[in-house]
Amino acid sequence: MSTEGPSNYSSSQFRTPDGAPSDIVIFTITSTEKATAKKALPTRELQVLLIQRKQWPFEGQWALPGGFCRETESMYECALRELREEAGVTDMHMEYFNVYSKPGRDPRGWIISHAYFALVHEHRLLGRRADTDAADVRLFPVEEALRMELAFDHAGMVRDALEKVREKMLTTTIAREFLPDEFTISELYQVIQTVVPTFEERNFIRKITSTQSRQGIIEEVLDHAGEPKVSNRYSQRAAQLYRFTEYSPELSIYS
Amino acid sequence: MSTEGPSNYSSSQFRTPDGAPSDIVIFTITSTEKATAKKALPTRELQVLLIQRKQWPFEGQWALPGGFCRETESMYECALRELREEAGVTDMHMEYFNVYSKPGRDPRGWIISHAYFALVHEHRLLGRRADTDAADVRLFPVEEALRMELAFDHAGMVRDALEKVREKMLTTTIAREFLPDEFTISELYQVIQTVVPTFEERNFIRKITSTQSRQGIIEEVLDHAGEPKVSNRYSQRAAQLYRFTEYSPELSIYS
DNA sequence: GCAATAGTGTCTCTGAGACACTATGAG
DNA sequence: CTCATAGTGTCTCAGAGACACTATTGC
Repeated sequence: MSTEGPSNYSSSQFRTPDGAPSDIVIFTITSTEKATAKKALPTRELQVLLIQRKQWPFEGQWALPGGFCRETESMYECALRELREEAGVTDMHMEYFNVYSKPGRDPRGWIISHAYFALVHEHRLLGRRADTDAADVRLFPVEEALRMELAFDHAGMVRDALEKVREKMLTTTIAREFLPDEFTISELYQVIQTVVPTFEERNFIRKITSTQSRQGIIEEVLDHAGEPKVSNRYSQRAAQLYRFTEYSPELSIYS
Repeated sequence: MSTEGPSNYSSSQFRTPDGAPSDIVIFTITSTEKATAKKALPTRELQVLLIQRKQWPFEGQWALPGGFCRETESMYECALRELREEAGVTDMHMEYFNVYSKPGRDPRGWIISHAYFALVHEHRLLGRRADTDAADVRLFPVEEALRMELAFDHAGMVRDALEKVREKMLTTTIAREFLPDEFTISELYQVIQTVVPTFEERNFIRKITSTQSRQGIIEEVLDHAGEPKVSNRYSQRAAQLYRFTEYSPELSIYS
């Protein structure tokens, strides 16, 4: 297998892995309009995309999308490819978060899996889910997915991914991945709460808009005339629109 | 290689990786007493442990300690074993931080490396470094290591590990890994600054000891009589000793 | 006294947190 | 007039940040 070099190189005398796949935990937030005729904020729910396996092992069970890495690609490229092939998604936020290598985790042999999480805007998923039959690939509410018996050690991956995404939701600006470019404060607040149910800030609008130390995370959107741009999609009283800036604050427990 | 299952399982028709090693970036902080006869804080420096390679590839060049994973162990166990075998270190803080899988990164073949960083107290390293000849395993100041041409893509690993450790130094209580159980505020401040040179807080002692929102990270040490325990190791005026608690604050950019 | 570390006093101004209040406009 | 969303007014008290000041004690 070695491409070149002295013959005394000896790694080939040991057993080598039978595969190095990537598995991707794809999160999206679905919005459903409330039944009332009046303008109102939608109900949002955090969902995970799962695929029903068609072959051994774990045939018929739900699992994360993913697949084996090729020698010509990096692990990140592999995850991107699987995301495109299995879920039809491109151009999303994707991050590596852990390796799963416990002996015996895969009945097919010695297989070391690399787990990514991806955050996809609902519209991007909806577009493609019409293409294929939705019978074997579905969105599940996270709470439901956490209770399911998934293939391999995928249940642990979903749990770990969720923990990581919750942490990142509060410490970085990944909330932007679930929002349109221009959004209202209520939408942002809703998205944060959808991912982190325990999040509660009564004076949220003041902290995010007027606190000096946080200034710069988001900024007001102005229209072509230079006037503040507002939206009345969710309410009678029009709400100011904001967008994320490039700035991301550095947090510290010591300052 | 598959241990069981139907023969139509087909992963073996693809090429499999030639190895899945772990590499460990071992950080320590060295303390050297100042030359002045008077009591003073030591000079501290962040160091990285490197090993000089004895065989192809990159023979003679400096590299990170590490080695191939076995089928009977998890990647974390592999890193622990390499740490013990190559650097003689046990019982340290170790964290996984990234996978390196770019095709061609290792001339021996298709080798996907898993990078860990470890934080070790100086005393633990000193104990073992007397055992072996120090010619082929040495500590380098980080700044120097960053300028060296290391084997494989290890230079990138050192850079990434340092970035990660700097972030974690400010957002978690890993400073404890470089400190004795009981320490003074000055020692803590010095350790933070050694890892993150840009860190500066003029009123550090007040924030860490009297700010309500940070209360609970550290606590005063009391002696057997219940009186505050102090140390005059570094100064004429005795300083209060503190210890870390189990508490770790949750940071957020939104609250 | 000096040097080096360890702290305190005191000032200003920002901001956190609570809660009542006003604003908007379709149904 | 109601309802849901979108804000503002106003109060208190914590705490950030700056900088001068005191405390300790071997040399």
